[in-house]
Amino acid sequence: MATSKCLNIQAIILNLSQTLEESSFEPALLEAINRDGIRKRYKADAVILEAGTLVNSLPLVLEGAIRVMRRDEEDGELLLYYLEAGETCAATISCCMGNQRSNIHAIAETDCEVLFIPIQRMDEWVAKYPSWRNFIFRSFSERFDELLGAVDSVAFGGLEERLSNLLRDKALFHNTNSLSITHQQLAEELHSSRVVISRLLKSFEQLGKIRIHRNRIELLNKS
DNA sequence: CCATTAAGATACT
DNA sequence: AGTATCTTAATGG
Repeated sequence: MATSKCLNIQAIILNLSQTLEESSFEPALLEAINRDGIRKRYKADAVILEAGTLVNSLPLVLEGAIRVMRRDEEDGELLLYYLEAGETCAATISCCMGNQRSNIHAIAETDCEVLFIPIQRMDEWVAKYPSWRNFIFRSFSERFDELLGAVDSVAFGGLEERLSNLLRDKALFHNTNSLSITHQQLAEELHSSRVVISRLLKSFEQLGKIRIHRNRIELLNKS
């Protein structure tokens, strides 16, 4: 069974680099990824990376979605951005470069599969393979842009917009319009409070955007 | 049944 | 928008 997994990975990575449209990875790089990458599976809601951990490898999402959160001392959490298949984590790249402990934590949003590239390899490849360097830089800048988006939606107080974006994203990642989530959980991800989220959800419901059930929010197809 | 907990309501900041 | 408090409703023993 281990062998079939190994054969499989080449196909997955190939597929991945094709979906990345621009110059796909060189065959030599694909081989290297195949050889040195460590694949792991996670169930939904599993903790993938705890804050404070020393990071020694770069995660590359093969399948599923991961949410990257920032935790404030004791009380608060805040969603920074999501990682989808084919993406890698900017915060981790920055940790790797400074050889620092993780300042974020990562949770599996859905069941997912992640490929970990040891940090020495990832350094090596940046020098060796243009497509890899390209991939890292591009990914870094994309994540950075998402972060800026998160920052100014927080700064400019658009909680209503943040909530509806969150619902849209979750519907996308879970591939359903029926989200099993509590108002409390939503509040935590947005670093808000349950009552406020309930109020907003109720207003969404009155606008005919959603329907509220216990432990479940149904998205109706109106933007 | 009862205990637990999600969610609604109200009022104040 | 956020907090505090109380009430109501759903769920699972």
